Amino acid sequence: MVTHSRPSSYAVAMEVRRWLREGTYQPGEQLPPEPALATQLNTSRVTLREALRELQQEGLLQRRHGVGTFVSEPGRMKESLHLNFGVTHLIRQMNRDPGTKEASYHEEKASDLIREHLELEDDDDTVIVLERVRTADNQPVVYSQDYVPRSLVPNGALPVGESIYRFLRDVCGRTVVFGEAHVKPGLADKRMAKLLDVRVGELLLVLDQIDFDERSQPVLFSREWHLASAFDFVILRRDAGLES
Amino acid sequence: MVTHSRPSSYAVAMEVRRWLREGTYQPGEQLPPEPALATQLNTSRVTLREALRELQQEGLLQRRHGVGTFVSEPGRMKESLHLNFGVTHLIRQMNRDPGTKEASYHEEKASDLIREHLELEDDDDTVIVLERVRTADNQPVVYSQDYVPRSLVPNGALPVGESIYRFLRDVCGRTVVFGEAHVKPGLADKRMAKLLDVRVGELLLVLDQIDFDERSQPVLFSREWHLASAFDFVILRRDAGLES
DNA sequence: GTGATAATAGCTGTCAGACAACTCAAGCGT
DNA sequence: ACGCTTGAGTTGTCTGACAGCTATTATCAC
Repeated sequence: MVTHSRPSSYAVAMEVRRWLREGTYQPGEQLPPEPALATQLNTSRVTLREALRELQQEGLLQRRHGVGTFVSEPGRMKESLHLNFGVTHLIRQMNRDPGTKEASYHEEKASDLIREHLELEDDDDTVIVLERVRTADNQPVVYSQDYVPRSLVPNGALPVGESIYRFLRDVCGRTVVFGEAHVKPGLADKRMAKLLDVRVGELLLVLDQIDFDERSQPVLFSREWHLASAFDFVILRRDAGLES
Repeated sequence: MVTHSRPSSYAVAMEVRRWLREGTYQPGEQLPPEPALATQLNTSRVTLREALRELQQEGLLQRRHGVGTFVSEPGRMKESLHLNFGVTHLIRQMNRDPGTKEASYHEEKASDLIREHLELEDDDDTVIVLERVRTADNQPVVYSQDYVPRSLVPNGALPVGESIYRFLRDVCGRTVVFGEAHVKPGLADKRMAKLLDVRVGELLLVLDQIDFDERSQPVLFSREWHLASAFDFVILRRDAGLES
């Protein structure tokens, strides 16, 4: 039996995240002491601390030894690249209305690049390609191509709906837990300009991303062209004990 | 007395990081069980687990309940943007030789943008500007502007040497612990093309970054123009309990 | 009064030992 | 050959306590 249920510290972290999202505790505010919080969340201090550490590393919280735990200031950081998955969430967090245009899918033989990234075997190199233009308040802002291994998808199933992550989880039984994104600048060519309704030569941010499930197996490769003018891409960078 | 000594879990994390860097444990390999590791590191299991969780969130380790802790595969991820500070480290981790050209500094009155980012008061809005062309194996790859509040720098001290982070720590007594970077695409104009020895219109990645010390006070604003062709910018993205 | 110094309350960090939950593989029976 | 049970090994969680840090308050010398 394979369960893959998440540890309870995960649920605790999620609950606290909800508090922060809903403003139960305001930026700059101090959280109750750990023992009280643990009681309130019906868990132990150990588990609570695991969750708090997670949120701290995500930049949502800040802890000071001997003083307390505080809610971080910038609400902006929520749209940070190191956290969020999916264009839908990105757009929604800017308080704009996400939508999809020009969605189409087809099957094809994976290219060498994609076969490598998705770790496909020679006898299993068919991928389902989903191409979409994503909109915010009906304005096109992202063009995306998603590649899912054919072998992961049950026969007849097709990626519909906003979120391909939900499709992977609910239909394919694969939950994406982390991804590796490669960022580079780009320019709109003729086709891209038409799709995104901008002029040729407009600045874009290109994201090549590989998403992995709990077993660290790649389940999705996606390439996204983001309109630079529409987003503010934030990355939280942390000291990693460089020494020297 | 203000100490700000880091918790011992920090030192433990650093030690394990060194093991990974030096290949004491290879990618894919399983680490010894936590009780053994804790003994070996002369700490408790609780503290060890804090450190492991940190490394896990950085993508260096992976843990599976009931199975073990494993070293993550891709050595590439080490040059990930969410971790590393400073161009010097970035270049060094690509096994290239970092250098500096065209370094110059001056003082100036901070612009509105910079005054806002560094949270400067009206009577304290002088900044020291450090401009540099950074090279990898003598090839120019980054042009950077660093802005440090004048009030942080002891009289007469000047930012020399490779790392401005070390200058801030050793000379100004401010240790940078995290930064917020804004990424956007850019093009080389005439001046930039000359500095970086590329043609006008070359694709660049522009990083605007604000760095904070332990007290979450901004101590450095920097703007970096990276040659897109010279780097592979990787971001590790994590599921953050989005639900819905 | 006033400024330095010491006590104190409140909090996070760390400790020890135990048990629960999970995964995988070996052994067993059918 | 197949499914089930058992067990060893590992991470996850629990309890209760104490150590260490920080900011505030109280104390004392002057």
